[in-house]
Amino acid sequence: MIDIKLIRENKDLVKENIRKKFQDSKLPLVDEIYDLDIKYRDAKLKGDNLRALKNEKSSLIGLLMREGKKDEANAVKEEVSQYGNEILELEKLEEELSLRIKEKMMVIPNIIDDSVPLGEDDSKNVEIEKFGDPIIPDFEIPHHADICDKLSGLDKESAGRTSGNGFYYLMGDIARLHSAMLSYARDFMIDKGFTYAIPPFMIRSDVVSGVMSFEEMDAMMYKIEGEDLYLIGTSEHSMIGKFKGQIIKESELPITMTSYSPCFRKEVGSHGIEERGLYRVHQFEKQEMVVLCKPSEGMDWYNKMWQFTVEFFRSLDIPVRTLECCSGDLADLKVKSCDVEAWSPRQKKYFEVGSCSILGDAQARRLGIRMKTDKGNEYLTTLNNTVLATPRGLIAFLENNYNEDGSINIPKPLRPYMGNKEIICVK
RNA sequence: GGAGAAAUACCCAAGUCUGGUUGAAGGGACCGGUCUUGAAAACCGGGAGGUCGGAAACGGCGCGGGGGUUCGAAUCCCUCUUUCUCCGCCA
Repeated sequence: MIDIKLIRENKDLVKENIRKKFQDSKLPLVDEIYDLDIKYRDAKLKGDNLRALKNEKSSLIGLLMREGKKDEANAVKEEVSQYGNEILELEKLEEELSLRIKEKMMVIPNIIDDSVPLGEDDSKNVEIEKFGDPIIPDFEIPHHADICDKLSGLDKESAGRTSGNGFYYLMGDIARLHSAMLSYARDFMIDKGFTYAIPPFMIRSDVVSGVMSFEEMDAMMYKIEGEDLYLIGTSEHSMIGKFKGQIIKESELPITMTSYSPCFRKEVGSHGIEERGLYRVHQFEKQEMVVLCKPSEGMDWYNKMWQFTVEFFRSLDIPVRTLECCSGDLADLKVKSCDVEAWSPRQKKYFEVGSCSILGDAQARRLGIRMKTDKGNEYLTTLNNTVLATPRGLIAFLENNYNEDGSINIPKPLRPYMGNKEIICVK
């Protein structure tokens, strides 16, 4: 959610931003909000004045009562009670107007950073930089599902029976590898100075609507029947929600956290779940980084954060590249975002394993997360980035550490988490 | 799940029984000073409070959230949430 003052003072900027995001259908909203806001402020002013009058008279009654002038007090009482209806009506109007404004404001996209490349959809995303050589081995890399099968590491058939499509059993060394990667990711971020956190895996609807847009909510979140609870789609949801309504001391910033959680996603939408293997599933696990900082430090953190992910994957001998999200592909709450993509030697292309985003004050504004400054309270900047989401990270790992005989190399940093094994062999 | 207690500003905390000069005592933190090589401590002094509208003056809202009673609610009533204590149950 952007500051409504921006619409009051600079409608054109807001409209220009909507155009940049190819959401022209939202353009009329800006003028609608502008007009509603004028009406709202007018109603508020009238209401405020009337309430002031009421307050004044009411305290007069108190005064008269104390002096024992009961008759005079009663006369004033009579007078004040006549304001009641008018105030009630104005309040109804105020409430209705502010609700309509909020509804519209919620779908106005955040102002994107100047550096974001313009483009309508993900085909216009821009490669920024490659890290490591995208090696194409002289033997064929099997599909990760086949690699897992050879190692008796994946059972989707059983998962289909217990839970349906989009679920999986990981078994044996593959399951261990999955956990080992997460543990390594956790320690990797702890070594970077981040605070490890395990958050609630379910959150209330008011938190959900604070951290994501409505479209995202419908397409992603599983709702618990009969309760006001949703399964989190990422620990970012709980980690940002943690600060709902908080005023944070400037001296405590930046807050840098690395959280672990399982993630649940309905994956309703264009891609669907109809895909072989573990690339798109309803349930995965993720080590995340979440940062809350002063607005002025946001971009520095953004750049640090995606670099951490690059460093992490490179330490596991996985080539990666960064891909900048273009304006049309950027979620409404985001100011700027880039994907970290891992090299797939099987498909001979890169695929998404993580996403780094700076949200400006959008989440902070929705949830009321502020810091105290000399000049008053200021909304914080929030950022989030994937360290490792797996099984997707596991896919990248398996393909890039695969040997022709079906065995998997374990790079050095991961060995302590794998019982010091250097290689996983087919039995 | 049952029974109690509690929620007041950045933090702690008075006020709630007995509704009205309570934007809300008192601390702490904060800012200025004395002392000190510097800091801490101690002492002296200080104003500000969240949010919305307004250029400002000022005004509205606001004492966990929502609703109600009343001319008037931190204070009375209902409801929800959270925390703590006890009991029950259970990884």
